[in-house]
Amino acid sequence: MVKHKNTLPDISKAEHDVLRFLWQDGQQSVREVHDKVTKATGWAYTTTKTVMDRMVAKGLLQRENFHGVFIYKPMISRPEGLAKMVRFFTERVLEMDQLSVVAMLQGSGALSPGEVDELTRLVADDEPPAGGGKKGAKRR
Amino acid sequence: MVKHKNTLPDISKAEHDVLRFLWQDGQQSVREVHDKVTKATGWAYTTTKTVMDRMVAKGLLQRENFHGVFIYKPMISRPEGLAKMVRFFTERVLEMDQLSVVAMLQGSGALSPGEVDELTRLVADDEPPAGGGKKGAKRR
DNA sequence: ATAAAACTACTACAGTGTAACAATACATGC
DNA sequence: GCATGTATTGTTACACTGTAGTAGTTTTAT
Repeated sequence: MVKHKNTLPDISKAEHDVLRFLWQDGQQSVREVHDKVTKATGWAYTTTKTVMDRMVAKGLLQRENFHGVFIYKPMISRPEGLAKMVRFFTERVLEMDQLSVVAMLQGSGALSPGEVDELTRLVADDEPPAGGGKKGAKRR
Repeated sequence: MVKHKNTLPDISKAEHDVLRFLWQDGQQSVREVHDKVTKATGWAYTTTKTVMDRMVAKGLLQRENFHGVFIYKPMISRPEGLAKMVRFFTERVLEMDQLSVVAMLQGSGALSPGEVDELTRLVADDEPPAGGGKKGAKRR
């Protein structure tokens, strides 16, 4: 099978902080996300705004004008986001098998069964380029 | 007790990639680290060099001239580095109890018993500032 | 003694973290 | 209906990180 590939942009820490609440409570305005995210990060409102707008530019979020209010919705699912982190964690931090980590996550109860399924599929499917192909190729 | 605090600078992804091999094989030259790290990252030699020098500037590594060769050694232990990530993971990604994650890690066999001990101590001890004190205070 | 190889320092530029400031839109009392 | 406060959006900024090129210096091989 053709492996539909990792077209999703990478997720930075700050971006993850935003996605967290979009995943949790669904699409929201900057204000709504901000009030939650700032409790953990201490961000200024404009910071939340900037991060979210950049995420729209990268295609991580989508923004639409709903009767005069802008609401943002995630274009990536939680398991997709998790998969990226599981990959980093397994390859670089723990150097262990990805599925073991997924299994640990499953045991932890932090994910719904559906999410576990999707995550399992993702880490199995979406193979990292590793080996031969360098992925740090620059555009300069 | 006074809690000797989180004086360790944060560790970025690239920095972690470097630390990984310093933890694994002890103090080394840029060349030695580079040859290993580039297999996973595809970095140019100068990139490895730049990252390592910046880490020295931040106090994450220490460099010393050993008979004409510069060797770099980590100023932070693997459990200390891990603790930061466990904290991030538990607070922001999984929103679960830190010690549960440590327990999972322990079960995974990815850490030596000594490391598990230190890590356990660290996550118990080193409380994140969270709550009231904002930590994003800027210097501008 | 030189040329090649390796290493170090310096510089650069896009991306991320973090935010102030300005312009605009919206509510609201008069 | 309009002036003024209040929230939202857009623009700009600046330090730090990711990633690397280039030029100068030191070491090594011949």
